[in-house]
Amino acid sequence: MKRRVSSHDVARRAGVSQSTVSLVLNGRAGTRISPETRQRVLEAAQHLNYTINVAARALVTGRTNRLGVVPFFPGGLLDRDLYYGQILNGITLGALEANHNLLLHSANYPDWQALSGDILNGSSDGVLLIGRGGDDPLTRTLLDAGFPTICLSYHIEHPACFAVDCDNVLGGSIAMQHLLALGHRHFAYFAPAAGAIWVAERRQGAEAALREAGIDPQGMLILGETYSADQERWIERLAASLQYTVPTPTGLFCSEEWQARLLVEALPKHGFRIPEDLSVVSFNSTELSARARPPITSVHQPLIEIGAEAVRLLHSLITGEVVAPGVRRLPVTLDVRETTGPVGTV
Amino acid sequence: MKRRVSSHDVARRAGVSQSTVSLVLNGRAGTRISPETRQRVLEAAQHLNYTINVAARALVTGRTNRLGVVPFFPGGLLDRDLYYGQILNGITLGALEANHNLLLHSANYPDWQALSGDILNGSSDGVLLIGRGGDDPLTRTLLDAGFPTICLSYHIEHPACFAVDCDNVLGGSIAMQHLLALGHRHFAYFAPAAGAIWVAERRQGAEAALREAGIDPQGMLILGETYSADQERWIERLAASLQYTVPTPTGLFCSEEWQARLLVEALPKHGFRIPEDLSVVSFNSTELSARARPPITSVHQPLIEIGAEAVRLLHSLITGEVVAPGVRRLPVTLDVRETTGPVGTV
DNA sequence: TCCCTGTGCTAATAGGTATGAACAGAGTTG
DNA sequence: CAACTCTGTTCATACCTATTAGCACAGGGA
Repeated sequence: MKRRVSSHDVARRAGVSQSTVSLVLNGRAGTRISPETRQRVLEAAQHLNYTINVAARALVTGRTNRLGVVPFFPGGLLDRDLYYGQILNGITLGALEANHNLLLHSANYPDWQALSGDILNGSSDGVLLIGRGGDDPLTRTLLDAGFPTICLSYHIEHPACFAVDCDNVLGGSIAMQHLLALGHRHFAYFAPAAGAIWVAERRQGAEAALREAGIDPQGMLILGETYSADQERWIERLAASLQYTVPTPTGLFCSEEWQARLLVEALPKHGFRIPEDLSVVSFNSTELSARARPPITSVHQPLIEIGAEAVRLLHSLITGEVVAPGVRRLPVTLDVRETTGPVGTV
Repeated sequence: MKRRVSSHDVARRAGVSQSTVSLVLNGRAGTRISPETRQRVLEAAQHLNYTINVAARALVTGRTNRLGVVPFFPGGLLDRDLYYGQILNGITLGALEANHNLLLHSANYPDWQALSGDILNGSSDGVLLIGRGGDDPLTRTLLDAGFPTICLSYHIEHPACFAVDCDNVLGGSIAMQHLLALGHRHFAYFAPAAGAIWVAERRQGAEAALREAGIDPQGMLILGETYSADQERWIERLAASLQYTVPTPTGLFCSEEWQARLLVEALPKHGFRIPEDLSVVSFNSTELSARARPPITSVHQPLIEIGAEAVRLLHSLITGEVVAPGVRRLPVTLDVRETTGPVGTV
């Protein structure tokens, strides 16, 4: 490739100085350029196929017009469910609106220190972190450094933490209220990702709903098995736990969509008819829930909106707009499908 | 945010020159630095939380360690099927391997001139273009400029065009051979995206298979309706076309997965039992096909591999490795599911 | 004549890094 | 002891743009 065309080349061709070229092309208000000069510069730029050098501009302005995105793990796009895909879709739409490009970080996980360096090196104006832990050291490092950072679907305890999430507590309540209204009285909560903040929040909501209904939350069976690579095995163990509990739960709340799908499809082989013996409520309610067999009753969170809103918030931070830190909670709703039914229908 | 720490700051603290810091941190072979000096520099950098300024580095080296990605349209991530998601997953994995970050371009479509500027401005070392037209002016512009460019799932006529795709022709043949083996003799091909290169290639393969079986390809009904926003309507028209054709086709080849799903789910309402009256073969064979009702027989193309391979190829181009232009074709296979059956089972 | 104001443009510089040329010093060779 | 080699380091510069202060000039008022 031949040498790039620079603004000096444009200046020479238009018979003006490089400064003038810059002034014309950036067209800031308050600088006076005669129409003839402007015209000459634009023509020269066009003729030479001039494109600005973003590296040089970034060096001098400190702005890149790029937003960093850190997925919860690489290649996790469609690995298990549509969560990340939907979020990323929302982020894309927000970025389009804000006229920014997206920088997808692909540092080696879980080496957060390297990732932190990769973010703070000036390759973007701010960063969106997706679904990390409630005590994530990467998040803390970035916030401490004063780097514009938005947490999606989680947050950490930090005075400068900005986050966008759904109302997990409400979601837990809604799910449980639905089961209660169907007559269920004995419940189980399946939440393998023990450290995850949303797992705790959803449980909290579920327990609140139980208390409201005059039921002791202590009675809810917590299925805390960690997810094992051996699908058959953990499903089998879960089924056993359900069976050997007295009284056997008839309502199951499952906080992750992909696990709910696996359960709904596998539990019948272990003697649970759904929803006759066991009603199942899940979370997220993407197409994955809608197209499972049977379609899964699920709490819907507006993932695309969350992504778009996070970009808006980040944009505010970057432009120096004054915004109060904290968690923005977007509303959830319940999509009732075919995995829940009245208790004791047989 | 306080002023960034520069390599000069590190140099001062370590008692060496800025050049030395650069030499230590980049550690190129052939430059000699004493172990003590190296140690001092590293400690100083660590202590100051030094991160390199990528804009400055990019300015002087002309390399960014970023790969551009241009989706076929913004927000198209999971809009209709899993194509883009899978491709992007593959690209992500490839980027991780090659230690590059990804720059997702979100310029306003279809303004390819703006997009072209956004790509050529030095924000990435090369670019992956996904599923564009066979005469795409953006692709041509980039290739003419000598910018490292890889086309995914398409290619244009240009001596410097590099592309990665699946073997669409073979895919078309495989699909048709499957239908032929089941005894079908009358076929339809549904391909609304008339301009798309893969539509033509898949048809070509299908027709070749027909010829081989001694059947006149002219007899294949081409359903060329353009996709209309009104789903009900185009499906209805398609059903009518099938019905009024004599002899009525019993084998349908549908070149896009999301359309196949819609058809398979809607055609029974128009009197076509699947597969008893009509066998349907689709393309891509992602989870979308696997989880449709009924699950769709589909030609599988290795989308993740295509993404990863494209990154590898691009990396070769960038590092100046000599590679021959042209289209890399990855193999396809047929996933037989429940939408195809022997002809005349009733 | 001189001063003042405004217009349209330019000169000069900063921003942080990589890199080839140059250099100092110690050791080696003839 | 002069010439030379080798090692480890520094000097100086280029990369390209945005921006600020300031210059030349014209026109107008006193």
